[in-house]
Amino acid sequence: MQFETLPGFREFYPDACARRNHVFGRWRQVARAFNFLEYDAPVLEPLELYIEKSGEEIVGQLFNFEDRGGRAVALRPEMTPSLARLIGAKANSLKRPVKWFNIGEHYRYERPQKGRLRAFYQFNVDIFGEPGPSADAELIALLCQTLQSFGLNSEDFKVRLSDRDLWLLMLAAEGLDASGSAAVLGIIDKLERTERGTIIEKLAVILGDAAEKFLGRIEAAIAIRTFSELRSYIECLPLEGDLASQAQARISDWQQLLRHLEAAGAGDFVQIDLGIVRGLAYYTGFVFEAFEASGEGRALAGGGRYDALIKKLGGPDMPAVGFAMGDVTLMDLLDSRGRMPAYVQRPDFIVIIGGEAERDAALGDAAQLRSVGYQVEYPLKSQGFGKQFKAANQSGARLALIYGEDELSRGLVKVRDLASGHELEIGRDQLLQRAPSLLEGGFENETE
RNA sequence: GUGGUAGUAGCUCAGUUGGUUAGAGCACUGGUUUGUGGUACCAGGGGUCGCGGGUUCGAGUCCCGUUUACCACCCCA
Repeated sequence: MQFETLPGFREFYPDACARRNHVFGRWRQVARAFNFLEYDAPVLEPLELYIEKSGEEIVGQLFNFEDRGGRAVALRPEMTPSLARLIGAKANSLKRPVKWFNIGEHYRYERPQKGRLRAFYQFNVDIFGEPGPSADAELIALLCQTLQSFGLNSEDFKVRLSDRDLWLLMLAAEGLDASGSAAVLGIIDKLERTERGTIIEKLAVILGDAAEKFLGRIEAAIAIRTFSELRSYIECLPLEGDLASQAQARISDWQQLLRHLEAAGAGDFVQIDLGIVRGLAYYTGFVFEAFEASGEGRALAGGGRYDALIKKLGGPDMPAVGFAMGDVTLMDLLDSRGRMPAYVQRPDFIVIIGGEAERDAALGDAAQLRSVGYQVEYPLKSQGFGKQFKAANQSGARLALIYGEDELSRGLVKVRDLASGHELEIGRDQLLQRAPSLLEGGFENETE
């Protein structure tokens, strides 16, 4: 019986594992640089957790089953509900702001295609307890720095920045109520990939004859790229009373956010683009998505503010903002930009053993080097010198340690720099002490 | 869930109008070789030609189904 990997799942042979760990390493490094703390949560959760957040429809997209105890469970398709539970349970004792991150595998039962698999890794970064735009700025800056840490620059990616609060004000100014606004946001979300005629038909259901003119005003808003355009657009909205003061406050939030981003060095990457609203209704304020600079392909990362979600999932009132970055789209981009380093995993030392008589001495020295952290390889079976030297060269090791009858009889080991071919004999008892300088390549001058 | 394209060795591929026992390069293993260089020489292992059915004297090749992958749609937390 020949077994195959399940659709949409990947195997990580050592090369692929090294690539994956490179990505994880950068994610973790940047998150720590911003002083986010790493947490983790179960991979398997009650199905109800996801239904509560996303509705019954989500079940069709999950790996779910009943466990032996009759519980309906699902592999996690995202981290946010678990995180909301963790936060909710300890909200009152956590020092704010709470800045946490996670790197973990997630599972979605969807048709695999470019940039999307059924099992994938996500970098989740969230801030809780800070309602102001400085938290949004912190996260977006972290997002930009993460992508930069892979060697990507403003030619490679952009972060498109939008604001659902602002949309709600704009739609209120159009006279729409909450449900009408939600429906229109759903349409805006799909604007780029829908034909104009279809859009107008859909809008007409909500707005009747005014649909086409209304679409024109939406398009004008989406075309906004600068803060001054945005400010005058907001100031011209026909709003009164409370709504008008909300609009004023929003202008000042935008101003703060953009100033912080500029100051944090993320200014070159951020693009005002109200065309982003993000599919899910739980986002409440600023939302953003990172894309390859041409706008092609799937989003590299996406996130935004979700101030109401913790409470909805049973926690206290707790403002929140977060984003997630997937490994699949990211690695595709890094590959296409030649930014995925070809990691060669190679030992520091490779031991060459003349014969069985010399093996014990060689293994003893190898064990010492290993115990202090050097990467040391030796042949598990007896082989001729010729084969061993060939293997040593192919291994990519820095240095070969040669244990022959002659050397051992004099208490020595021969060290060979496999790159240069230089050789040197040293006392076995000096090996540990001299290992650092030998690896530094500082022994050409000592060559005999 | 819908559609398009594809599937021959671990990898990249060849395989004639349907005709003997399905090939090459790379990789792998062993040897030449118990003292030295990546690309030397020799040998070897490895395939139910994705899977199932059909047509045929005969199928890697033609037909049908199915599965997987890639790509697009739906969806995208």
